[in-house]
Amino acid sequence: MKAVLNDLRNMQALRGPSSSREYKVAERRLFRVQHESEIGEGGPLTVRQVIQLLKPDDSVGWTIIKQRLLQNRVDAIDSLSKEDRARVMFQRVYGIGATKAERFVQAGFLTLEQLRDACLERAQRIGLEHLDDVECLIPRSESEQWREILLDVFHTVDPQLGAELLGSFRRGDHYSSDLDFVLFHPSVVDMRIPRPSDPNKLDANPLASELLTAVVAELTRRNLLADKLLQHGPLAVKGLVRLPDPGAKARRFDLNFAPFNRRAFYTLAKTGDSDLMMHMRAKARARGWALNEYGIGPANENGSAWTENVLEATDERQIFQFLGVPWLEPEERSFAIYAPRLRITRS
DNA sequence: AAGGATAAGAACTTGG
DNA sequence: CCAAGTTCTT
DNA sequence: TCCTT
Ligand SMILES: [Mn+2]
Ligand SMILES: [Mn+2]
Repeated sequence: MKAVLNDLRNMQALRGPSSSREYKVAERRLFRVQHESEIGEGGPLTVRQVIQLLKPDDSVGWTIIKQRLLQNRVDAIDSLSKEDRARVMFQRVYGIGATKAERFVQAGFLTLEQLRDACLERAQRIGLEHLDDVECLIPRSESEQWREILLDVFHTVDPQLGAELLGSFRRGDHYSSDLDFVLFHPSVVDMRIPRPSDPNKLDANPLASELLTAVVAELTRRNLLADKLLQHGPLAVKGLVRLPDPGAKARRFDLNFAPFNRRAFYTLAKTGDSDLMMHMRAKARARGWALNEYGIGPANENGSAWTENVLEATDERQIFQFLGVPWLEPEERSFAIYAPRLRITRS
């Protein structure tokens, strides 16, 4: 099972974001088996369990299992040259994409072991260090723990600081790859504010930045961070947290600050899934609008809706209605459910 | 009739 | 400082 | 399947 999950992760890296959806689905369905055997439930893995988890329509999942079990070989991966295999492996490390993977291969690195000796950026070093932990999916029960902990952290920093856990957690998935927190504060209404000395330049809202920094300080004080941060900007933070339990895994988390009066747009954007966001934004664009996490408005030359919002949405439903997309509950926002309903055909 | 649809933004690195 | 390129996020 | 060429 470990080998099969590894194959599915390699296939995701190999195929890229556009055509790896089915491999991701299969990984999420099968991860449950490994997780339950790790925590001592479920006993030995049976064919019946796999048949229950993997639906008949999951052809790519079945193909990988068949090849790995019967031949101990997956054609798409094992037929690659050692250089191509290295490119695929390297892209599984946080901070290494196609370009930088290629650069490392050109520099002569062929395995993750060798990559440890390469000159890595800070985030890449952290990504390599915690690769195994980060690839493990987060069971919903642990996400719920983190929601309690982080909401308390935010409240400690400022009682007016509100937050929600979005992404796959809000979509109701049983397992998540990371924890997507969105933060909001009644005094943070605009994310970009004109600079007093030069009103043409926009600076990030200083209160949002201060609150975000204070949250990081509180996470540090409580010893919840598993490593240095991957990113720390004025509006967004990416990093790794770990529960104080022995054997706990490092988990990827994101903090994103949302403008208080645009929470409906922000909630929609960060709930996803990403395919649905692309679809809705494409639909907006086809109608001459530009939709992003801050609103919807006439597209400027930059293609952004920053200038002015034309829909004062207080609820996600208003955005669906505006675009003529049938309403989807958060739990319905996965490609397999809405694709037939919205008549999207995409390989 | 055939054929193409598929977004937008934050943060970092590097080079001037 | 600024712009381009890269990566990551839904 | 739907809109554009
Ligand atoms: Mn997520
Ligand atoms: Mn995330």
